[in-house]
Amino acid sequence: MASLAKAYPNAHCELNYSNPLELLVATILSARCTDQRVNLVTAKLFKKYRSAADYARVPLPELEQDIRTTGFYRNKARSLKGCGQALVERHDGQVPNTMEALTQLDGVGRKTANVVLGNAFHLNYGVVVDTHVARLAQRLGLTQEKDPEKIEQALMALVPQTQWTQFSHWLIWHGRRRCTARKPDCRGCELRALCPRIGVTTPI
DNA sequence: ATCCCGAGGG
DNA sequence: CCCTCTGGAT
Repeated sequence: MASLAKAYPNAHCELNYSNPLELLVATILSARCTDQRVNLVTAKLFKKYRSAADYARVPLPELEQDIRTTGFYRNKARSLKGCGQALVERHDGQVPNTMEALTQLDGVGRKTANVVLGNAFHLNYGVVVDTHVARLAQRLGLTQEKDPEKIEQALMALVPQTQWTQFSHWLIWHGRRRCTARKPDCRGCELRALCPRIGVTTPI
């Protein structure tokens, strides 16, 4: 973990947002999509949609077109509109700050909820297990589990609670920059010394 | 287990 | 062409 801290001292959430609602929306859009593309879409989106009520009242086809290039746009549009309606009806238009309330929102699972709790509310409720964290936890031999929730349990047991959110960012940054899915750069990897794959399944 | 879905890299 | 990108619902 010290190696990661040294390699990525400035690791942080790379989605652009200025309030909890914007982070919730950006994170829902980020499913199977690069954060760079999400930021491209939200740059326009957040000027048009400024409150939960704006998502609640927009016609679905219009919202679909506004987010189309993030992929899965029909599902995501339904989720965003459903979230907007739920926030207006049950949460006074505000984004809730508990796992229970967040995961009841349309299209919000533990991963998305942990992103919102950890970054918008600065609560270390859990570890964000996305595609990068899951892949790196496997490669680094931190767990053999494949189910995201079990991976999260394993990582929470390994890392002090005060670092859960930061630890997620370290793995995500490392996964994007070095330990990529298709072609990991093992030569320049900061974690060579402690990676079980070096010299085994991955040469050089 | 399968579906949703566009965009970019190799 | 195939795989991957800060997943979640059925």
